[in-house]
Amino acid sequence: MSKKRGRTEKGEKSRHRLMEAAAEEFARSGYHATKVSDIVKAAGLTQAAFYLYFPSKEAILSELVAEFKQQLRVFGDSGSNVTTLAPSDVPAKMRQNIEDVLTFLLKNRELVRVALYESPEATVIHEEITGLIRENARKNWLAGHIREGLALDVVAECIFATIHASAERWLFNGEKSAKQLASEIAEVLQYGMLAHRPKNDLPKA
Amino acid sequence: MSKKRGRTEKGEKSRHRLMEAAAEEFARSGYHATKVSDIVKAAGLTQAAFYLYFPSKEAILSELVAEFKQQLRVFGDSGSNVTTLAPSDVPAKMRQNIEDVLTFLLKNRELVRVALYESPEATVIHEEITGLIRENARKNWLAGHIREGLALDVVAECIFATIHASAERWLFNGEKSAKQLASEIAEVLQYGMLAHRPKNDLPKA
Amino acid sequence: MSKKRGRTEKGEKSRHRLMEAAAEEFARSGYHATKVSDIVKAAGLTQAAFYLYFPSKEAILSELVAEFKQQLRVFGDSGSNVTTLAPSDVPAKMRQNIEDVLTFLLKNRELVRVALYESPEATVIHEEITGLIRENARKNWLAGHIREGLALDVVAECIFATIHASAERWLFNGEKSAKQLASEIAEVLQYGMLAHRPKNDLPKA
Amino acid sequence: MSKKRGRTEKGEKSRHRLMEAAAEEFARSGYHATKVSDIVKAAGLTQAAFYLYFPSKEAILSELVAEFKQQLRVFGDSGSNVTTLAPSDVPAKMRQNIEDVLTFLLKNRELVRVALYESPEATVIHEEITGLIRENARKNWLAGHIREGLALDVVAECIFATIHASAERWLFNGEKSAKQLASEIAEVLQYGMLAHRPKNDLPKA
DNA sequence: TATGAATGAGGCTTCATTCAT
DNA sequence: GATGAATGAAGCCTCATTCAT
Repeated sequence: MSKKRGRTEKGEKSRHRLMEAAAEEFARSGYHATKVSDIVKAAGLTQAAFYLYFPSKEAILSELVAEFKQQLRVFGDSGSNVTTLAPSDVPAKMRQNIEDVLTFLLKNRELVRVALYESPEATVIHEEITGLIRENARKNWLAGHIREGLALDVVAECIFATIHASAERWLFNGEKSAKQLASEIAEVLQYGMLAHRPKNDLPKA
Repeated sequence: MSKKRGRTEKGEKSRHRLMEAAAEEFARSGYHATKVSDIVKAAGLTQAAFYLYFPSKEAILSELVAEFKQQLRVFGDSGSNVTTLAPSDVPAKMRQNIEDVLTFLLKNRELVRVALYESPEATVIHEEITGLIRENARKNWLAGHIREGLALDVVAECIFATIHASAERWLFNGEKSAKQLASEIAEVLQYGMLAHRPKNDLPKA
Repeated sequence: MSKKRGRTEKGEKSRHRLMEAAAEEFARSGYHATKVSDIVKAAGLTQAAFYLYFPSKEAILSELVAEFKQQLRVFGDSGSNVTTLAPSDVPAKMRQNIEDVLTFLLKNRELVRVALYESPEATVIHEEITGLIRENARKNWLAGHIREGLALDVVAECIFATIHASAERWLFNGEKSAKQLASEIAEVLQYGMLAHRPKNDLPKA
Repeated sequence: MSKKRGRTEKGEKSRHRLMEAAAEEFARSGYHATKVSDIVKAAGLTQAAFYLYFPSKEAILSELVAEFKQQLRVFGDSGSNVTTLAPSDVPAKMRQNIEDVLTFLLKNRELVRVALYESPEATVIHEEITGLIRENARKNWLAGHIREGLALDVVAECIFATIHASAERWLFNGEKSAKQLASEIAEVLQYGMLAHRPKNDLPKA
């Protein structure tokens, strides 16, 4: 197979290095504070080379966000159907889900920060993510796994906010493992904080 | 009454307008994307006037953050002692606390964004806030109001992340009231999401 | 005597303080590097007050230069006639002249720097001064006190350059007194540096 | 031959043009009065290009001063040993030395002005130069070429001040040639100004 | 594909000067 | 006579982007 005009292997590699470098720099310092010169320095190229692969600084941001959305879609599709779950399996399943999200965030930590903090679409993306979670929650609710009387949108926000904040705080810097953190988060989210509960709040028969 | 040497009322007013304008612009567009010219335009002054009151763009950011920290301290000090609470009063009290935080965030929405997103101290401030909450949680735990087996730091992160995210999503744009939102959040956080709970998870005698 | 309208005593004092401050600052840091704010700070006034007395920063420089020229005129007029001097008195007289110039420079050190380094007229002033010296030298030459075969303009430049440079180096910082320095300079200028002189260079009969 | 990494010839040329332009502008108008825009205009470049080669306006001043110091060192090293000179050759040698200095100043007239008037190190440089001259004078003194009883530091100051002032006045504008000026200066410095000399001041036997 | 050189546009900051009291 | 507040006009420097090789 002869080298087709256009995409050569070397070029692809350079392009890739630029993407990685940009993700890292944007994540660390933010989009505006990151200079094109920072990116190319980190990628071991010159500024002119940057414009061989991206029409502008904004464009590489868009691509990073697009890549994140792609990853997100892949991850979202891997979601299982919860309908057939036995109630007793629900907690473990949920804990596992949390761990999966944490693992996803860890693997895409730079992209996450870029997409959620630096992108103009940040709000939309946030809503996409919580939307996914809310849908999952709704399915679980339909399956009777989730209590009545909860605002599902708030539930979704609560789940994601907690996971995300915890990841930023303990996962990305290695202070806690995904497994450990998932357990702790699940424990809180599943049964809440209060020690005492009203008389009539007995387990459903 | 008598005009003393030094700062006059007009000057204080200008300075204040600049602070407000900066808070708004920083909150809306971020520190780097905000130009000094934007700030002064919003404040109805010229660029040179800005430097009458602040030595640099960075300095006004610092002052905004300092102001936020001050507000935070005031708010934190207003925290009540929970020790003497009867178990049955805990949920209402907690709901009220959440509402208070939401109200605080609403009143300081620009400062919050500046302090948590735009400041170099963002991480520290975040930890200060969750630290306050964790301490409060610990007191409640000692008083027996909070379940055993929870990681209190995760609990604190969960509480603040949920409140903060919800505020950004529904409070600041008026879609939900602080009262309403507080109820919904409290409902989730207090008893968790799961409909069923393990056999042995009975209310403590 | 009633206070006439216009020049009040207080005003004159302020004006004077500004002149002094400006001279000092200009001398220390140069005209361009000196800010109006520096001057008024040193004078204990506000910037607006500056413009009560001087129409511009340039104007105060001009006034300082004018003042220097005035002092120079006064000093120049005090020059004596050398014609009647006995040859044996010439060296002492010359030494005294040098000391007088040094004393003058010391008393007007700030003005000197301003006039010679910072003024647009610097060149002209320099030439005025060396012109005075050259005239004096010419008189001495006519009186037979000065050797034949010297370029009097070079002599004048030599005298002033030496005095001026020495003043900057040892007089203004107190390392040498005017008297001491005058002796050392006179010794060099009067008989030159060389130890040996050509055979035919005998004292004129 | 082969294009290596790093600085190319074109770049070096631009950088050089900037240095020259800066020297000229600084010499003409002084450091503070010279705008970066003036320099680049004179160099035929844009303002941004300036910062490709120098990190700041101050930096190019430093470089110019450094270059002057380098030239000075080269010039200083070319100084000859005077010890073996016959007394009768001393005057001619000294005249030649003066001419050499004048030629050096003429060739570096811009750098001289920058280094002696515009640099923060001006005083130090001045002392370096007079220091060189004083050392030379001391050697001559040890060799018996210079009269007893002279203050050698004053002698050095006298020599340099005279040469420098004369250069500014007649050499740089072409009114006198280095050769001519050197003669006139030497004549003054070697045997002094006075026509008559004390009885006992006879040529050493 | 990649480079070193160069640029245009614009941001931050300074400073002499004026205004209103 | 003096002040605090305010301004217009720059000047320095940065940075995304383009050019020529």
